[in-house]
Amino acid sequence: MAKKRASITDLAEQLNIAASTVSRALNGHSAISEATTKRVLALAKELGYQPNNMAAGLRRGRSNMLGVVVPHIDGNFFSQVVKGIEASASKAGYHVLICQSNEDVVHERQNVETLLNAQVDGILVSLSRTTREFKHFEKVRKRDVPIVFFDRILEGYDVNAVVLDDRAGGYRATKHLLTQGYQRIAHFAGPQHLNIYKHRRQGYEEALREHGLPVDEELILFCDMKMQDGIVGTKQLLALPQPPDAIFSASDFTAAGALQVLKERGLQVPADMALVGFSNELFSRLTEPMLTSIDQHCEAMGHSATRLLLQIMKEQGQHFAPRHIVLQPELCMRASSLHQHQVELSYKKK
Amino acid sequence: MAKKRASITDLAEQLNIAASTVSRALNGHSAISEATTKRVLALAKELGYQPNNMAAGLRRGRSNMLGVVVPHIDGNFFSQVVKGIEASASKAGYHVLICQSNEDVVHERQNVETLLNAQVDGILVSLSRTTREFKHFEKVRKRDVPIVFFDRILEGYDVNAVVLDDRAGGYRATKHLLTQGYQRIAHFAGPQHLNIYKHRRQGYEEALREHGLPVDEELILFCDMKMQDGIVGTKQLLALPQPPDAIFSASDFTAAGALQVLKERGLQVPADMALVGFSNELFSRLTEPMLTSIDQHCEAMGHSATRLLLQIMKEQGQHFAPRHIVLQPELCMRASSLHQHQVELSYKKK
DNA sequence: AAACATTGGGCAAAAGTTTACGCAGCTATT
DNA sequence: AATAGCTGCGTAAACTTTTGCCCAATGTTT
Repeated sequence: MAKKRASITDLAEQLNIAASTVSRALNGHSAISEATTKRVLALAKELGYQPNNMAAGLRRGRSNMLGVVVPHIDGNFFSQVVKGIEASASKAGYHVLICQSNEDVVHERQNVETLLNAQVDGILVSLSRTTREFKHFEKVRKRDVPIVFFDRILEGYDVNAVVLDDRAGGYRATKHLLTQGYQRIAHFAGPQHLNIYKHRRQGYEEALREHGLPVDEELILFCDMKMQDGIVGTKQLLALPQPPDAIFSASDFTAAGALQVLKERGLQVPADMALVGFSNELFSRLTEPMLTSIDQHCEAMGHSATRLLLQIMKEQGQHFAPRHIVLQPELCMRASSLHQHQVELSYKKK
Repeated sequence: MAKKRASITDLAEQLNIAASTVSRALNGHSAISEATTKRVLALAKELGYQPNNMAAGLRRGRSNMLGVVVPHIDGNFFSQVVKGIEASASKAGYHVLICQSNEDVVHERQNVETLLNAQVDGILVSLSRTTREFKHFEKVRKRDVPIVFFDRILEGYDVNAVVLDDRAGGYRATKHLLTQGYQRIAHFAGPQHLNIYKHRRQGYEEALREHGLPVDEELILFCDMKMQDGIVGTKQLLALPQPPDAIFSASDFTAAGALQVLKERGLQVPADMALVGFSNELFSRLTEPMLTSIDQHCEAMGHSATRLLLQIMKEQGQHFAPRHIVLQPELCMRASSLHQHQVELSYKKK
């Protein structure tokens, strides 16, 4: 059955005018008399005319699509960022094409190729964990396709990016623990070639130094940020001659692992050991005690990155200096790091 | 700078052959001599030729894109389904266009329009919570665009769908509680116009009846499945003259709310009250005690729905009877519903 | 009255690909 | 020797929209 879609020329024929006139009337372009415009719009509505995007795209060289490459789309952080991206993009009349790199730089390269191939008008990328170089983005630059990186970036390259102030996040988390009176604070650190984990650690160290405390290498455990790593790491910390009295974990998952071990050992949180995580995962309000964490404003990051991309697309050709937007994280204090009498101070309703 | 992309005609000119020959050589289509094909491929590689998808799409009337409409893309369930969809689609050479309805039927209607407009070759939809009729999908049928619904569907319409056997899920959860010796089992039920919640309740009632127990209306609480609803509902249940000894919640969130209240009141889980949730959210392994739940195999659902859609697309024109694929949920027994000496039996590593 | 500007809209090319059709030139069959 | 069939490739149309250019008609100025 499949009714043939009405095309611009169909309208033109029925109205005895030229297709170009119809096109201009529909786009409110050049000066077309109001009478003609009205006739065109009326018939368009009657026939249920829908512009053919591919034809328009072909002609204009634009597709009205934005491409997004994320390490994976499940999980709290990226799904929320993508939510923000989709919302902003669709408001601006753009579609969103989503690819997952699966934390694999090879996939990432393919994804980028794929998106260029699909002729997206702009690209948003958060790097995979295994990405250590930038070659595969050269083509993007050569094709002059605007690109904005978010959250995970490679340092030393001048690119447009929206990132979180992870250093401030690490600093605030640690400072909070210090303010609460904890003195020997351990840190679960992630892969240091990723800006985000490096900065969280730097913020941690900065807070310690500012407080006149030494940075004890023994208390910094590098791992992959899985829950299991938190379990192993915590056992390791507890086996130290002088165990810490608090842990600042660069991920809520490792913090959850820690919590589990501590409970098993009959240790009280936060009395015997305080915990602060990072990311403000959904479950951080569901643990017992509730987990203090750093909120990343994921959705805002999606919006921000999209806005930046759209702006750069508008400026095409003018090539301003790459811009960095830095978002501020927020400390969500909860029971896992608060001394007894205090309650949850910053309750962020989602 | 923006290097002009090499087109098929550029190749043709340089090789002194017709564009059509190049096209056929690239697509390995009709009989083109091996020698010519090789020459074409060589030059294509040299010039970095990338086919122009919009032109091809325009000509063929296909876009190589699948559209997806979900209520929202954050949260455990949908982000995982989408992950599955994206993976399957990209393996088959399709891109994925994602829209969020924000649980709003008005948005949903727009999303569908938008996708038709973008000329997607097929559509995957999970209905918004506020969708109670099907009008906005008529256009899809008229245009003969294949469509597959997943998880949330409207009953009484003959459509292609991939759903979970929610009834079996509800049945197994309740049966499990009964097997564990619980006798008075309450149920947090979701909006009943949605198939998923209705079926979960039906499964619950079926298990009760099968066990010779009455269905006590007093013990079934209808709500919106937020954590807050679980908190309110549990208080209500505890205030009954004869409170239940177990709750089967149609969502992990309400179950988490329940858990919180029970702890506050000093009640033991599962000794005083057992809990079973639904969805196997990430956090269900992080609560104390760990929450028994029903896993929905979200990613598998994404794969399954995509496969079905692709198959229907292949059969275009032949119009077979609508197909329903029913996936089986899995009970993940954990401490919140197991009598003391038992441990987690089915540990599903994610 | 002639020159000019403005308005409204048509013509045709262009974007890059696919494909039905056809045409040579050759081999094989009758 | 004539017909048929195959191989390899070219021609041209088609898909739909946009846009630079042009033209006619009307209105305005000198």
